Amino acid sequence: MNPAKSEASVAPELPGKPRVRDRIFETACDLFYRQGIRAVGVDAIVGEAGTNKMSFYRSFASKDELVAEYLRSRDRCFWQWWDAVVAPHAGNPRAQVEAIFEAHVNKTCSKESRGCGLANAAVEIVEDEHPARSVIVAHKSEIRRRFRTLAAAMSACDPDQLGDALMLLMEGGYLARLTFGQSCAHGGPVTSALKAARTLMDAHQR
Amino acid sequence: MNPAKSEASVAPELPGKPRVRDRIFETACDLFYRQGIRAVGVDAIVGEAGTNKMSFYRSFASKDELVAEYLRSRDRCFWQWWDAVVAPHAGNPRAQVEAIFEAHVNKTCSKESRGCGLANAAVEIVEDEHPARSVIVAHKSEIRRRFRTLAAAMSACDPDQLGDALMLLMEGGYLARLTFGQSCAHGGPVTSALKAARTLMDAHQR
DNA sequence: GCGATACGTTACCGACCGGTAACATGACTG
DNA sequence: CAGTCATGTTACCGGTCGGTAACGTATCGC
Repeated sequence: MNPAKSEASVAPELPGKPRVRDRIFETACDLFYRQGIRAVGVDAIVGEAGTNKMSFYRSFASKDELVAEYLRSRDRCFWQWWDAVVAPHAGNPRAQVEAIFEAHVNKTCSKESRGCGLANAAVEIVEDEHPARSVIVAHKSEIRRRFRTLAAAMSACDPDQLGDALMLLMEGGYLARLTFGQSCAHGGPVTSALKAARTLMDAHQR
Repeated sequence: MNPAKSEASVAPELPGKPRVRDRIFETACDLFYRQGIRAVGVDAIVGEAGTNKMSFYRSFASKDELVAEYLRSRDRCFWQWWDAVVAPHAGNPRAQVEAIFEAHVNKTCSKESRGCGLANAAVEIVEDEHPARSVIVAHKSEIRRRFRTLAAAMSACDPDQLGDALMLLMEGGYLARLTFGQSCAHGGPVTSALKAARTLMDAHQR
């Protein structure tokens, strides 16, 4: 009992960082992504996390603020994924884009995927003053910027045009995943994104 | 007073078709599209329509059923739009696709646009058994089929691939419109869709 | 006048929404 | 031992959710 006890109490992971807040946060992220933001209430979150509402509001100012933090988390996770996919092809922007699209197709067609959490939030959240909105536009603006930068690096004849087209292909895949379920995995429209990206890059590089 | 009275009572427009149901339906369509499905309650609909909840449930079996009918309406409206855009270029599939994308960019960048109501519903609705789901997949399947048919008609080297790519470009524009507001109108990513479609068709036709 | 049809009004249902007050408990630290 | 801090418990707030019951009324065609 003693070792288990010390493991849970003395040093969880970081000093001053207990477990309940993180449990609530991870549960909320999971539910928000799978069921949607509006569809998941605070009661459902704390119930699934095995705690209560008071502990929730001791850790988060409001549900809206939690939503914003959920999206910030997905944003960080996304760029972590992006950088990892791109790293092996440093110095070869064309190969980087191809790797991104290949990984994107695999990820988006996976069983657990529900598209892009930030894009989904953009659909659900209409209020301009919602704290999540700035997170969403910042995320998508950065995607656009990176695709344009990559297009310029591969000396495309019209890099901005190519970059935007690549972005549209990617975003379209997210929606296609949601409309057609996982059937997009085998010959579904999402799988065409990689070839389409190649075709576009070919045309811009000749 | 007499002419106004007769106009409202004798023959509204069609025999047996009163006005309240239509008023509720049009109000609901407007609210659903602008604010989202989950964000709009039955009370808000009947309030905006100037009626009451009982009249609502005398005309519609449930809110879910109304949502399905809202999407069916948007589906019909979409194909009406599509056919009208395509008609002037009968026999020229390439020109038809270009016309579709030009009209799509204009429509999607307009001030009132909130992207595609059916795609938004695909994001909001997670339940498989929801009566709206079948409407959504049928709509998007038909879009896919038409793009593939058009690609085949312009004798593309890989018509299915080209058709799916065109669909992804279109869907991506819907999401981009929601993430970036109306700023997508002037040099935003949505405006690149037409040129990207041209580039893809060029590559598949050489 | 008659019933039928369409619509409005009021009140209500149980469930859930986001959010809060007051209080108890347990563990770790000084 | 005392204090503090994170957590749990219970109860509650006003409001909204989708949906229903009962009843009143106005206008039809017959």
